[in-house]
Amino acid sequence: MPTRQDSDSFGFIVGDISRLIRAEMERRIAAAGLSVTPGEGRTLLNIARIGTVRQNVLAERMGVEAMTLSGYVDRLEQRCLVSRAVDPADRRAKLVSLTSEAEGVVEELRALGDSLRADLSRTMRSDEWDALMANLRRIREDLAGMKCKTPAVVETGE
Amino acid sequence: MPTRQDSDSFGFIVGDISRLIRAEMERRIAAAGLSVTPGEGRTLLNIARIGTVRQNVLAERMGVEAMTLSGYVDRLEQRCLVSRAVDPADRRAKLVSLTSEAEGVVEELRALGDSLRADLSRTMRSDEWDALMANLRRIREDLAGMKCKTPAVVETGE
DNA sequence: GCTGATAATAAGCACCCCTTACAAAGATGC
DNA sequence: GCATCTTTGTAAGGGGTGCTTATTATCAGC
Repeated sequence: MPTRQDSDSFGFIVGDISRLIRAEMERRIAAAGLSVTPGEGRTLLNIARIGTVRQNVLAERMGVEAMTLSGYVDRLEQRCLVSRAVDPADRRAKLVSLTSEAEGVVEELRALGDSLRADLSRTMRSDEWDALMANLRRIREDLAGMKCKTPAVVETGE
Repeated sequence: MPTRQDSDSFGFIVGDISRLIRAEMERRIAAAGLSVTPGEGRTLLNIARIGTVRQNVLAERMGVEAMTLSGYVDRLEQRCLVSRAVDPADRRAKLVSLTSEAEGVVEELRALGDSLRADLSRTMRSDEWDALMANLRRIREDLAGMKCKTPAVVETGE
């Protein structure tokens, strides 16, 4: 079995990668003339995938608390990238959708993400990459299960 | 080739995993009666690995700026888990070491990390895990190279 | 001795979260 | 119909993880 250092290493490596990806994406986003924070970007991409959605559902999909999501949506709404509307089926709830202005931004974010992914998988065979992704997804699922939250978290970003 | 969704997915997945690991470790750390933040924990484990070290070297190893590291060390010093001493070879520099009190904390952190790693790799064969780790390490190296920093970042946590 | 670089820290800030609390709306049971 | 509990989104407040610019003291090289 791996030495005990592996216990540090997985968490450290994933943390490092996460931080480095974030920094790299921020650089590419800035270079592309966008000014979207990572959280906002994530929110946009998730709405793009899901379509018009309630805030609470979106928060759950993204694995963050309602308050956190509300802050992201606030800032995106101010930038006219998303719009909020009361859900006619339940007046407590708000529906969030992308504006037409957001479409270009979303496309750019996707392209940047594509580019980075291509850079990172450049030296890997397709099946290797698929295995890596499958393993990471399972690990994420395991971790989400530890939290005893609903499995909706598993589907975040997919 | 993978669909464009993969570009979102890798970054998202790693980010999710990073966040979930952090949350899970915080839960386990709190349950163990420790009260160490992730950054502080990382700092302790890195010092434990490296031994007495200059702050600037430690910061570089951990992939953070000097100021960030200084803050971590401040808090750990206040908790009597690390001690600072002027480096006799260069009075600008400070050497940081673990105190004897930190030893138990470090052991606990390692045990918690071991436990989590075991939980996560439970369903994977050893060679699968090794392949995953090797791929993640290479990806981290690629990302670090994009940043055009010194390769010392590659060695962080190892 | 002078110049440029380095190490650590002060000050300030952004971002990403979270918690507690609350008001409005909805669901449920009697 | 009413009381009670739950849900949704937000106000207020705060912690952690970073970073940048600036500064001081020290060091290295010429």
